[in-house]
Amino acid sequence: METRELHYFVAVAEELNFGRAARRLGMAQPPLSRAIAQLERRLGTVLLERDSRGVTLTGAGHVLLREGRTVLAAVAAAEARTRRAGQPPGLVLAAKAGASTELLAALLDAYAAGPDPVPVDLRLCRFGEQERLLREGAVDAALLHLPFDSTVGLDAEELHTEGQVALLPAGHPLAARTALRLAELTALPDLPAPRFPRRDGSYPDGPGPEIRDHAQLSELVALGRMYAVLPDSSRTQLRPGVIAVPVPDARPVTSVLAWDPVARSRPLAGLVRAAIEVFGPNSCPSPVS
Amino acid sequence: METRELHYFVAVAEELNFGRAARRLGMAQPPLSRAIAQLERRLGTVLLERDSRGVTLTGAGHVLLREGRTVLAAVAAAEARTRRAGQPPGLVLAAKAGASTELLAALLDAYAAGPDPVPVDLRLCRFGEQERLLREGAVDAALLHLPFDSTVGLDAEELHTEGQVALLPAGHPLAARTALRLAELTALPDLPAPRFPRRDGSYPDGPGPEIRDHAQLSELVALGRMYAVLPDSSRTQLRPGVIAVPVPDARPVTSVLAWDPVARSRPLAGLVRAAIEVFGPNSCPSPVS
DNA sequence: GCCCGGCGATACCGTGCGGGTATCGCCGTA
DNA sequence: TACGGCGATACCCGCACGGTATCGCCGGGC
Repeated sequence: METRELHYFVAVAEELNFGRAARRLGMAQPPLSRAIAQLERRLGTVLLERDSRGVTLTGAGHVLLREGRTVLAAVAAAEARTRRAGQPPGLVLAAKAGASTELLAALLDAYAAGPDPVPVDLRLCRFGEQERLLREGAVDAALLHLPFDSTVGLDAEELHTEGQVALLPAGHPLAARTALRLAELTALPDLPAPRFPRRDGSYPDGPGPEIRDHAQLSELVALGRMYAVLPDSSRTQLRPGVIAVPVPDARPVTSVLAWDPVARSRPLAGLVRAAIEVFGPNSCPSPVS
Repeated sequence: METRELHYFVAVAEELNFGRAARRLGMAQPPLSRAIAQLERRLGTVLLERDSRGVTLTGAGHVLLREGRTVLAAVAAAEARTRRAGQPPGLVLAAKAGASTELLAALLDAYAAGPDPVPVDLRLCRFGEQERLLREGAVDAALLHLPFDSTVGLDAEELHTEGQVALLPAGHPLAARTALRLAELTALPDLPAPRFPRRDGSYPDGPGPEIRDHAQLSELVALGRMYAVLPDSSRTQLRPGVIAVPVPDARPVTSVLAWDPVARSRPLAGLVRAAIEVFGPNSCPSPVS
């Protein structure tokens, strides 16, 4: 099975329409039909049920769609990692823009002070983007925040766990409180919750605004368009007009340094060592399920 | 990057010789040289350092070798799983031949008694083979034994933990004891330890015989050619001439039902449910590191 | 010192396959 | 009944992949 064939199949399986898939792939429809037919012949399995008004997946087709996506992701990651391994040495670290700034600074300082450090390139991301970059092999490591990000299939080192605070516009009645419960926030009729991107980048439905990054988030809170619940450490960068109120019953947030278990390298090992030195050895080999 | 190119590169990187790699791939050397050169051009990275008497890997080459192997394994698994998904439904379960027989029977009975069971094909394996079959996608699930097998990158459900016994030929001086320490066994001058296959199928060096399966193992013990340390449950199938003596300080062995986290299917979910019902919910999402 | 053998690279050639266009057969619908 | 959209088929072309022959380089043995 060639990756080209997998690309073709995934496109057709996602579009459920040969014509659209062919356009998306930048090719004509007939060779695509032939390629899929040949793939089915080689696998000895029908992948698609065709009828004159479209295509549906068979059981085997569902399996190959799922497996094929992971294979293509692995191929892309292999390419990216190889390409970067050929460049002058240097680590690329992904982090949410505007989050865990002190923690990041401490980590980078410790690494730079360690034995033979290499330059670290910081890649500041929109919400949820770091995890994708890490899985794609575009970065060597990422600063993730549990339980928002997932470390499934990654190795990770716990750095820090903290409670959460609610961010409210300064004038809001609840902004004067010394503590809040989550239920009080979700019950607010005037302030919706922000909508954070899902794993695939899409947004859930709902009344609140779609959030891409930290700057946009605090601006929307200041404008009275929503509330937000964020880790304690975000208090250090509150913009005027936004008040932080502790929310003791919100799930604590753990910052972890995550990396691909397959992608070991000497500089990466140094970064992990620095993380352990600074934040203590709370290694958290992440569950797969 | 096409899987064909990856196959080529892995072959060359493993052989460190274009001619041998070409022979292994069943092709001539010149097109192989060209294909690798083209791969390097496309990746924009030198993968191999050539000189007139062979080839060495660059840093990027090492990375691509590691990543490429995992990609090729994933591709092979995807093919196998898709092919099997196209066959009439049925689960394939891999288990060490002659190990955990009662446990296996209990699991299969419980599954067959559950809601809409499908036929279960039992694939009895040589030592260490189940894990490979599972990772290759040739089976849906496997009965593994920790700490001998590894569940890294797999999902697993703990079924049962037990101590170990030493198997000794009937006439041996230690066979009369009621318990043994590991050190007493390894110190034996007359009986070597068996050599079990490593993860890649090769065998470590040493004096003992190379072990492939359970039958061969107990025969060799009966013949006085070695001792062995096995889980308690192997006592139920002792052949005449073999005595089992508890070894309290041997690491306990845990039998787990393992499956690929990516390969979810309804029948597999049923099997896992049956395992949880029979053996209690000791789910052990396995560490990745 | 020379020659030989083994290495990877290069030159050149044929062909099979991947991709193109044109068209068909089928079906739902206006 | 005619049309439009679907996937399949027919046919053609070009190129990239694989083959053979050969080169340039180097190290070792006689």
